[in-house]
Amino acid sequence: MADSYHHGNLRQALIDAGIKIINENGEENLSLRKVAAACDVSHAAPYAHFKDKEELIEAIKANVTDRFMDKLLKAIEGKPTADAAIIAMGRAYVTFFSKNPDYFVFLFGKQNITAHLKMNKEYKGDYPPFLLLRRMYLLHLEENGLEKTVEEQEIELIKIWSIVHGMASIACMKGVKSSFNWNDIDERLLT
Amino acid sequence: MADSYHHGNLRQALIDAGIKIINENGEENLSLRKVAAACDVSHAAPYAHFKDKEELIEAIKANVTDRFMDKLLKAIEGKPTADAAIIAMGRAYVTFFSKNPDYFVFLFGKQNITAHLKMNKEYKGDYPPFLLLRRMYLLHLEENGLEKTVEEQEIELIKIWSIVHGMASIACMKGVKSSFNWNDIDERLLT
DNA sequence: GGTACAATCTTGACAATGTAAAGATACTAG
DNA sequence: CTAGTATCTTTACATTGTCAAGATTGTACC
Repeated sequence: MADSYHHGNLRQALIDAGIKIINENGEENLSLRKVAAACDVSHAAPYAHFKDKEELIEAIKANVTDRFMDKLLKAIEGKPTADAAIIAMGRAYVTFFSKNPDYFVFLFGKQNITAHLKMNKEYKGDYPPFLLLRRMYLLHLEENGLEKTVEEQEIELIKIWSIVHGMASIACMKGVKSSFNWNDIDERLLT
Repeated sequence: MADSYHHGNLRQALIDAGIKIINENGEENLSLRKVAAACDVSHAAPYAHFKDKEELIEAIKANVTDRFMDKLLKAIEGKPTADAAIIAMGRAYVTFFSKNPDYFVFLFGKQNITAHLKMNKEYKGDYPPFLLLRRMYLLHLEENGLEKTVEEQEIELIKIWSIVHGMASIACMKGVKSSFNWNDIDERLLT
């Protein structure tokens, strides 16, 4: 691989550079030209790998979501019951965004989680964290011998997700000063 | 008021034009120059009323938040108990953003609710919808003769707000297709 | 090996945008 | 009526996303 003209793996380099910029300078400072410059490449080079800026951003989102899923999976690892796993997952959910408010804004700021899901076929159109939650929830029903209609299940799932996602959202609000310690969620908060 | 040079009430006109653009073309199409053009004014005219684009946006946010508060206040109007008022408020909260997803993104997209609060001194640094919720919650404790520590109160308040705000957030996600009818929230969802 | 083709990257250009500086116009206090 | 202030225009510039034309490199095929 000649280092001179062809970069080698510019696509991934652009994604990494994008994440770095978001981490260090916030999303508002992410521009195609800066990402390109960070990779020592001309300002139009990204167009060989991404249709437009949106497509690069979606690729970055998919990357961040993968890291997010890693945290969630690691959190439920080895938990004895589904209940414990759900609690741990909720904790990890809020903690992840509490530590990285920029990621929350970046992932959900435009409220459009579909696009970067379509890229990862593996996800089959459903939001991975939600799929994981549903799996744990069904396990919870099984473990406790509970029977619920599909509608009841959906309502409870939405409720759990709403609490956790809402807490993450509120925790990320710069204006909300609360004595609440988001990194150590009280169990009374989770069901 | 001479119509030729001085506009008369350009400040409010810019805010109104900004809201109109967001409604019709989405937030991504809101630019200072377009707002100025919509008011038949040169592209630098807004700088006589706003320090920068951010300040105009904050003014618009304050305006939208006022409308939001109107809906919430109208929702709890005439409710017999605090419990009923809280349910009604939650419903109105989700309904408002379910009908106007663009507003949700606009208000919370950058997760910064402080700035436009500082402009409305009246709010005294707390988020108005949250203040209203707290008032209703304290009324609820009083009506039912309940005693809670401040910490317990805070946790319950955050929990209620998280559910409602989280539901609004999820309802606004374009990717989430759910059989759930956000405009007619099931009571099982609210406490 | 050499040649056509595709992938990748560069250069140059353009329009939209935020913003600053300098000046024109209208309003207002004295 | 005059000086000053608020408001608005004009001009200018840097940043940005995007496109088009061309240069460079890798690859498939003979």
